[in-house]
Amino acid sequence: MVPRSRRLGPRLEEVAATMTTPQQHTAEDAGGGTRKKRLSREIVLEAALKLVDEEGLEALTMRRLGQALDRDPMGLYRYAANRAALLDGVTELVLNELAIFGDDPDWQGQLRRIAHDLRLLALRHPNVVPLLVTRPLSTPLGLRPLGTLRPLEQILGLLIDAGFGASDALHVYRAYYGFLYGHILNELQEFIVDPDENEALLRLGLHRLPPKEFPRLRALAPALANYDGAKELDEGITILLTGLSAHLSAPLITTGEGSRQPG
Amino acid sequence: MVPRSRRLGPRLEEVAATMTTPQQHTAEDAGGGTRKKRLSREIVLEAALKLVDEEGLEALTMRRLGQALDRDPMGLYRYAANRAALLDGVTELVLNELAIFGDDPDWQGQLRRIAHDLRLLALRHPNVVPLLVTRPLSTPLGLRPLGTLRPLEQILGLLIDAGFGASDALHVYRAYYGFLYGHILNELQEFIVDPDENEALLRLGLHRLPPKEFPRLRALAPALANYDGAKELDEGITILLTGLSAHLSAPLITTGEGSRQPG
DNA sequence: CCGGAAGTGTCTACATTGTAGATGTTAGGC
DNA sequence: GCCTAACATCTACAATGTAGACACTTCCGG
Repeated sequence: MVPRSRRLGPRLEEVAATMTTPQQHTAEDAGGGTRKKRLSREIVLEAALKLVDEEGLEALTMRRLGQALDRDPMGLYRYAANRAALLDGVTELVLNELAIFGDDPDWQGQLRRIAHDLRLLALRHPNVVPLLVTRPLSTPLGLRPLGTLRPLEQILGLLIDAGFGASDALHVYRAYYGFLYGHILNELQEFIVDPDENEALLRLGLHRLPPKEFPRLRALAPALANYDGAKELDEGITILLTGLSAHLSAPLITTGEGSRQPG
Repeated sequence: MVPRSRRLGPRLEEVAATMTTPQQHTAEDAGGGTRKKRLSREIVLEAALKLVDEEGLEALTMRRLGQALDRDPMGLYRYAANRAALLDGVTELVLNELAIFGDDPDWQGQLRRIAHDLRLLALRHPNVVPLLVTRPLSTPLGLRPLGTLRPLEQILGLLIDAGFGASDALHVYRAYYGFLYGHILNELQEFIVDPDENEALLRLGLHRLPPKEFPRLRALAPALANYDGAKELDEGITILLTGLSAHLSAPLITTGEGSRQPG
């Protein structure tokens, strides 16, 4: 079974020719007689992502990652210059899961869909979100990994194709992505624990607050407990688009109602 | 993580063994001649904040902070249980700089002002922003430092006083704060370097992008260079408020199930 | 066939981190 | 005076990122 075409770069066929044991087990158990497969940047990054997903950001150490790949930690430096680069690689990998199609004339629908996709992406990799929002802060825009910039470019394309001027497109993008990131942060802040124990723990926590100082917050406990992220996001996007339409003389559809409900 | 500032001699132990004299009053005593003032949590946190502001997040180590305060690093654990608590304390300290007045009937104006205040706060402490957005992700809402929750409570109060229902206030808060945080992240991402070299560096960086893959981004270099954060934020808030007002006439959050009454 | 060369993997070493635990030092009440 | 408790400092240790040396694999030109 060959699950992935790994384009290692040069001379793939020779590698395949000399390789006697393709042995493509996902390197889970380091125990038995599994042959060591050839590493690649992708494999390393995927292992790193898996580690982060399962055990959190601080579990991603070189030693731990090396152990997960059954390799010497030092060898990883061939695929990422240092730990920071590794983190960048992980964010890039995650962002690559996001698909953006530029040819759709219904740009509002597109923005809505992308927002939900990105939200789901964040929920799928909550531990990566700090990287998503933090890493760009320490890297000037021009020097970021390409995968990080691709959504920006694609959404700009989407907007420009929809008739926006370049500069307006940038503004719309900023408002849109700003809100989107903000929402994701918001939602993840309220999420964290699984919804079951969420409520109990929330009440417990809120109960600790001094009643005189935090009356409304305490009163809102039930409302806080039933948080519907998708709906909240959808309505936020609607608000944003409505507001946009009032401020731009651009092809905007007036949504009298009919905010769709995502499955 | 540069092993840079090692200004101690090679044989540290011998030095320490021969001279058991107390610390010899290194620099940092600009206060006023008192040899060792009594510490307090506030003093420690302020020193920590100063360190972060001046040298970045990773410069805030226990040893470094102890040195800045001319104290043994271990002694700091009396004022913060561990490093994470120290970070929480710093974010709390920063958020305390934000003033919110609940009695103003012009809630839109208030929200606008607070947004600008928070923006300036972020620009004043850019290195703390990662903490601001990241720390809450690892702490359930009910267990956060009180200072962190106070803005939430106060803005809720502001909105409720303005006539919103409790649940609606929460939704408005979320949209508002989400957008606000998103904007701050956006702006800081494009900021980072000082504006002078920003443009050159930006062009340089953008020039690196493959033209076929990033045509719009490259074309937008000049627009990217003159970024006016305050204006961008203000327009964003306007858009948001416009959108909000369009949805407020109709009930803001309407679904069949009663979000009004928990039972 | 070889023998160097370049790439790849592994081991050791070191500076630096957070922090537990022991040890010294001081202040206050009897 | 002494006892207790708080406070301050020191030592120690495990874990981290990563430099540098070493070994093995694979290749290519002779």
